[in-house]
Amino acid sequence: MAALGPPPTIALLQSNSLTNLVQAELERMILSGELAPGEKLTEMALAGKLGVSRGPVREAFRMLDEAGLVRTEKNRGVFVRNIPIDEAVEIFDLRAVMDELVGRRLAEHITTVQQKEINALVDAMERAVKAKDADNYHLLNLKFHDRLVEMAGNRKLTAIYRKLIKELSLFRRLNLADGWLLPISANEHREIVKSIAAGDAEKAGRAMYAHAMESKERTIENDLRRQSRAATSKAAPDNTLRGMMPESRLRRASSSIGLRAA
Amino acid sequence: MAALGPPPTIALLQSNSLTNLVQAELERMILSGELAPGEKLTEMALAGKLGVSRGPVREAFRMLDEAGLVRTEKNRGVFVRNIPIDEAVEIFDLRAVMDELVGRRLAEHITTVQQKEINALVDAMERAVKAKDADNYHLLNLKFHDRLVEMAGNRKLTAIYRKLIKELSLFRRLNLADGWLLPISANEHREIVKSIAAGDAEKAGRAMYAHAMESKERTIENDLRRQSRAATSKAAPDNTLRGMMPESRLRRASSSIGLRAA
DNA sequence: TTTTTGCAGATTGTAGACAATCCACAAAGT
DNA sequence: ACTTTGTGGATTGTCTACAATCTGCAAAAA
Repeated sequence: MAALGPPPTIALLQSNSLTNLVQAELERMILSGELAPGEKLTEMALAGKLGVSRGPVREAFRMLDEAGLVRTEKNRGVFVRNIPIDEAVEIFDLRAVMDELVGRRLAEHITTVQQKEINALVDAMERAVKAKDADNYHLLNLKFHDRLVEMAGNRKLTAIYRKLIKELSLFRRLNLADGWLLPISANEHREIVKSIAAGDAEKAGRAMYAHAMESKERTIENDLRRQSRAATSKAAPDNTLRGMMPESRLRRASSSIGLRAA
Repeated sequence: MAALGPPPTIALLQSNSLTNLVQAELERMILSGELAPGEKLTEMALAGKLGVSRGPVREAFRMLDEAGLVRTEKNRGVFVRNIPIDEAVEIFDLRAVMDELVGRRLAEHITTVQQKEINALVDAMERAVKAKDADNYHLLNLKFHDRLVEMAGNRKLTAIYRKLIKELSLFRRLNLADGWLLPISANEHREIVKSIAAGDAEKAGRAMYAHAMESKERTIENDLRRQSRAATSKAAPDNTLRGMMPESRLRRASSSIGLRAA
């Protein structure tokens, strides 16, 4: 029996419900920034846009909510989540120990083939730095870390790591990759690869941890700088917050105390 | 303004949709074992049992799926997930580094009040050991680690840690808390508390990590022992697998190749 | 006997309808 | 002016109905 499995088109229909497709599409739109943090997602509008009914859209909402990409307020709607700096910091700390585990495991298990692949990525990143191509560098950097995690061989770790990365991408202030700090990050990558290749688990773990924490520090500094910049130029207020958190909710909440007195 | 917030009953209605209630109830039933791993969850049946329509049940399914507590097969239904030993091991490794982070942070930040609370929990566990009360010990142990994580002050870490614990509880073989290994675990707890109180971040981290890994090793050994036991007594086959993975699926999959030939 | 084929019942996937709630704005009262 | 109170339109929450798919069994074929 040559059980090749069903042909691709059939496999697609077998595994993909509308809910899954909607979920994937919404996730893509959110991660690409097409749907910005704080933006309200209206069931009917999205259902119409995607050509489905509200049911699958609602189910996709529940998945995205559980995944931390949107936030649901009862009777008010679903909003693309906005990750505050506090939470971003927490995620960085968490990612750091996960990366530490990755470093330890890789130093023990990595193959020469894998080493070549990783080295190629680091090379490509250095080329991107020289070319001052921040976008490409950012993509390669994501790929680099994602591959390292994947190679560590812990699927649960990989899944959670990716979830955290997705959430981090909702931390708006991260997007502007101020190009001048790229070379620093690139050097750290060489260090990581070297200690992994040397098979020194503890050293590789520390290198990964340190790298993640540096990344965290850079992000915080970047955020502070950005905040002060925004405070300086009050003349041109930041409009991106529009529709992000309808403060009328607070009004309603406090006024509802009236029910108690009545 | 004494903004006390809305009275409890109103707050309940404000925040709890049927979907949320169904999700919480299903989660409770799953974690309590009322719904066993592998068991099929039928929309209509559950909807009827809970007195709601299928919509909220389906939405709750999507949440539980994303949370890793159930598994969805298109056009076939939703099943309580069964965590295999491989995945349990992965979760243990992940939890170990998270606990390591907890130890480091706590050694830096813990207050005397928190130390008292933790000490009380360890005391209670030792009493449970002396009384050979495995159930209570198990509950206290969960509480102990949960409080430690919570005290570390990283909400994301806490959330993911709890998610992992929930998934681990679906690892069937874990349930039988073979009482004889309790004292060992209890001693390790004292060690952890001591190094945290000493303010030695690295030592506390290592202690937590080691403790988690010991727990992993004990679980693996326990599983091996259980497997060999099951293999010995083939006369009384294990019925708990019934309805867990309808193998007729394989039949259908291979026969679907026929479509290709046709 | 063994395998294949074709229903019949049950279950899931999706759509649409109705009820409950919210929001913005206008009108009335203080 | 400022707060309170209605009211209309829009959106979400929930339910019910219908279509698509699956499972199991029985009848037919080999």
